[in-house]
Amino acid sequence: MAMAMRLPAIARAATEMASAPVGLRRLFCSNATNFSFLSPQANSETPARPQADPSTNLFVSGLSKRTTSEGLRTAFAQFGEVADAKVVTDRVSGYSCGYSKGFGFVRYATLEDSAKGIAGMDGKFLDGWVIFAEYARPREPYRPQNNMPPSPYGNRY
DNA sequence: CCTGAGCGC
Repeated sequence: MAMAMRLPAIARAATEMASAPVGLRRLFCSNATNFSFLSPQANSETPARPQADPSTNLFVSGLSKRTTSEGLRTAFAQFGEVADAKVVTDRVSGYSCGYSKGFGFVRYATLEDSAKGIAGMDGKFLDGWVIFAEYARPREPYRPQNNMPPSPYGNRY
């Protein structure tokens, strides 16, 4: 009869997990081999958190949901000339009119100002939340839709 | 949508 399918729940779970996608298995298994705390000699430049190269553009996270682009600009303008500041908003209730996603971008006029902006604002409070300021990675390339005009609103970098 | 790590249209 069907006696072979009488497996313990543990065995069935292990069988299913072995055939799961690797992205899902990483949540349960510990296949990682680069445990820096187990290999003290691997101190040489092993960035688990790759920092972006210095730029005039800053990525600011940890923002309050009530912080606006204007509030972001005002806070960072204490440490340099802010060329542009934008809080990323979700598209619930309209384009760029939704609620904040909790992070944003601040572009300074110069590299010196952006460095002072990080030093002055990283780890500080803004609207009751500890925010984190770091150099932003290059923005994902702008891909115009197939039949859309290339730049109706002007692309900023 | 008021959630809490992250990289924008």
